[in-house]
Amino acid sequence: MANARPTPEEAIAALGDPTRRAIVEQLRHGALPVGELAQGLTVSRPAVSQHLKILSDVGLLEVTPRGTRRVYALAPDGVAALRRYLDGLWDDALSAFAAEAETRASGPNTETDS
Amino acid sequence: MANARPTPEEAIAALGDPTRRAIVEQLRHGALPVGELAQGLTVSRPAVSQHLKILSDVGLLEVTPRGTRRVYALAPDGVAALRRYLDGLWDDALSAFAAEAETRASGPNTETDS
DNA sequence: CAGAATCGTAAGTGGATACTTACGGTAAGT
DNA sequence: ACTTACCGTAAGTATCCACTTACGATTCTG
Repeated sequence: MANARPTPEEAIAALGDPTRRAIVEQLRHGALPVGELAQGLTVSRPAVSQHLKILSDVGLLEVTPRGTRRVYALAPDGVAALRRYLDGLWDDALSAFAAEAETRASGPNTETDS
Repeated sequence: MANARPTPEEAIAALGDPTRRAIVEQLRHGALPVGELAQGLTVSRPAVSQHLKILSDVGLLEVTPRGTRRVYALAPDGVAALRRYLDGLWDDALSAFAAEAETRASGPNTETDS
């Protein structure tokens, strides 16, 4: 059950690991089977498999069995969910920033300090 | 030296921790001093301070000393950098996805398998 | 000038997790 | 049918890191 509507938070947590970010970086330019993926990294192939499972579980990767090898690719949906999550953060941050600036400019008297 | 041009990857790694994401979520609605920030969380105040340092080091937060207390707020620049990074990922993922689909549709004969 | 309030840092510990080796399972080739 | 290639999983270990308590520094208050 890798498709249980993973949350963007889980995706971010998954990207917290450097090796997993390296995997994602390799897949930017196109899909790759596990073996070639492992060659471009500094860890063993089983380790790569474990990371691939985690990344798939959070909806960032998709698998396509091709003969005996399994080809992994970035999942546009997962990346899009991440982007939307950060967009929300972005909007709120800008609003809060604007409100803060306004408070410091016009009405810092409500909180009489100094 | 909290402003050594932190990479978006470092920011993502920082957001890998649940407590730090909770901190960011709290700051969505506006800036807060350390004490109030810690009240809304389940960990001790020193723990919050440590997380705040990490988030500041990766460029996601900004500090504003206000008397004896230090007010933390989301740094629009850091959030923007993250967004740009994910936008790039998104674009590449789409390109790779399109290229993959095209290969499977028109020219899967270059790699004569089966 | 005390006293209190707010915060960062140091040191130490427990728990999570990324890694390795070993193994089993499936698909292609001869 | 046997061999080879490619991959996922199991088990075990070592490392990293998030947390707590204790302490010192700085700034407002009476």
